[in-house]
Amino acid sequence: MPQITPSDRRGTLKHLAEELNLSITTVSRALGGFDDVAEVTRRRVRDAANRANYVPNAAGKMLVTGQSGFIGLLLPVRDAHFLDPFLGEFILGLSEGLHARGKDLFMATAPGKTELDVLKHVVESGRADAMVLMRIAENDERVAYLNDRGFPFVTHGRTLGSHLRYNWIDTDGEQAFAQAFRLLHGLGHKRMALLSITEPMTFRYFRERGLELALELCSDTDVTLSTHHVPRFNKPEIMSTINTMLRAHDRPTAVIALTDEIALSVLEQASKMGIRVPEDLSVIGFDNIPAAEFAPPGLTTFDQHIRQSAECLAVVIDDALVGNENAQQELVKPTLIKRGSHGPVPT
Amino acid sequence: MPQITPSDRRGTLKHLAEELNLSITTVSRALGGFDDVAEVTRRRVRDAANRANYVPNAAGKMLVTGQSGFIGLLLPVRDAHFLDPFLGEFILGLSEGLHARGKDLFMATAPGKTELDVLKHVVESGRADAMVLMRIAENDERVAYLNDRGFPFVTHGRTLGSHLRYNWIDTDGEQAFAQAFRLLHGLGHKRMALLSITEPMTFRYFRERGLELALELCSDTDVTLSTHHVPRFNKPEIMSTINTMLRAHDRPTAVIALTDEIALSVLEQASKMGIRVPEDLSVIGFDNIPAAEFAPPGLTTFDQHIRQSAECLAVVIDDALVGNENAQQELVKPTLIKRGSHGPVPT
DNA sequence: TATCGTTTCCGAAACGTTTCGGATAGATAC
DNA sequence: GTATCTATCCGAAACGTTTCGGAAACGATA
Repeated sequence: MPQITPSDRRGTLKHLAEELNLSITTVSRALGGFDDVAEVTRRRVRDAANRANYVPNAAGKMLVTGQSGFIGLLLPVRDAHFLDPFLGEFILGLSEGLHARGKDLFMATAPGKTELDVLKHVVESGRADAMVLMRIAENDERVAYLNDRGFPFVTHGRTLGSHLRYNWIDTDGEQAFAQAFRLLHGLGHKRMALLSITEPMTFRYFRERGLELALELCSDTDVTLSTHHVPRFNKPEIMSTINTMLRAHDRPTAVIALTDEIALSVLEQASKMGIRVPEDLSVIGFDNIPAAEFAPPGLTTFDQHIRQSAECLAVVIDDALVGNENAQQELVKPTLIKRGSHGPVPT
Repeated sequence: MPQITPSDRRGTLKHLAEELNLSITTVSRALGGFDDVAEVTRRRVRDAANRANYVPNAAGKMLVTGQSGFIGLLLPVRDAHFLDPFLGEFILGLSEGLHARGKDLFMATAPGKTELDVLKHVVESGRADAMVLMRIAENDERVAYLNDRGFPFVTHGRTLGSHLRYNWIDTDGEQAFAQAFRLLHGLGHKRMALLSITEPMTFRYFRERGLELALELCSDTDVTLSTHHVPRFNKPEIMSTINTMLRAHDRPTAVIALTDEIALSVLEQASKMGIRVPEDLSVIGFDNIPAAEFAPPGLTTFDQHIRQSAECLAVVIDDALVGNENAQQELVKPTLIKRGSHGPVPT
């Protein structure tokens, strides 16, 4: 009965080699599937490895290969509340997609430090083979840094301007908002409002543009579109903006909100003011958060397929790591979810 | 094997040592803050390190210290949908808490393999210094394994039975459900129903027990409590159970649901059947998911302070890693969120 | 018999860090 | 003058893995 001290690591190549009277090299190559080791030997090694529950030490491997097997996700820290399961879904999809490709996901957070500092630290320490960035701003310093540094990365969202070529995946907000416009216009709406955000996120730009282009494209010159900007995470100010908007004598008959959270605020305010949805006012959001289903009369919105996007990110990362140099850029089409909050223009 | 990153690592102790005409040892100890290095030298080293943007290589450190600096979170994979931001909040809180203590969080997923296999792999590979487990079952093999193996871990939730002593944090569902009972009983309700789940999760046990104990404790013998069990993630079956329950001639005047998702289903079904909430029926849930606020008339429920719990987990882990041997066990009190779905018993 | 190829194995170096056990030199004590 | 102490520095080993460049044994070929 061999004594087993829990302190000393038993399962290393060295131990296996000693037990089998082989060299470390041979054990390593046997397990690695190289063809310069006899079949009989390989079987002996495999059996011993299984018996000993051998798993290669991550640090040793990492040191010599220069690859950690980890992909870092730079977590946003500023907005304290998530009304939506976005982050959870995103992480789950990404993690599973990466795991299927032999990679693991880790969270890089930045409490205290700036995101850029955290990014640099992770990159320089070699803890990640590649990085994933989300919530991309129109002019994002993190993207610029990684691009300069030549470090592999993928973003969910994209920067504005085409001078940087890098891997990104984004939801096609432009197309979605054009579709929203056509839907409302088809129902006879002439006075529309767009509730956008003040933050310089790229998705704001594309969603606004989708609406504006659709407006230009339609020959109807009677249609007017007024755009309001609200700070994304400031509920009181959002409510007050909506309030004044709905109180105007020429208030819009249809409101398109940049996000579901804002759209839900519109529903709330309308309800308070006795404005019926959709009879008096049509509302369309974007994101399809769970609350959109429960808030009466059901919010018409767009689903952006977070999970699939996240898995797609995993594929792009894997591609980049095996040496694909071309920047991959993918636009995911959101799906219109029709619920009760839109209808014909009031007469 | 081709080095993917074109960045040949320049910033190592060796490079710094060469540049400064010092030994690797001295550079290492200067940066490490040891007192056997002259102040002048330390400053020289620090300056050079800053200039070179030096960050210690994770693999090298890991190999020699035996610590990866990573804490692993074993992600559940089976339930495909999260109606709630639980996971996102949890990960965010945990990640920030750990980061503040110099640790990083990584996701261990198990698509294909069993959670236990993933756990073993992570533990044996040395990629994690400690593990975090969630969604603990009454009799959890993962807990048993880690306990046997002597590997540091903390769970969110706990197993049943007290033969294992380990670190856990849990929300006090027992106390909360007792409170829910007293609230409803105080409003005159006599016929109550509990909608529980079929899965053998420990939180089910405690929530049910809280209700039952409160029932025993109250001297009122007129109160009846009927318990129904539904599969947690099977919406159709949940709806059908609720349907028959509400259709009975002696249907309950108050329903307590194990989770908000189930409670929302009750609201939905009641609305379909023309049963008014709270006039004809009181409903109380648990979790305080965002949809609870939006579903009319607003679901009365309990908030379980996910974020704080997660940060508390980080503290416990840190404690365990610095050598605290005593098992730490913490019960977090949920907060009752009163909304519109409960009221006096109908006359 | 000498040469060549194959098959199978192995020694040793390398990755970057930490740390143990000195080593050196100058100052102090006897 | 010798011995002891302190302040400062360094060589070398160790962590566990991968891989380069052989080496040994053996049969086949010339």
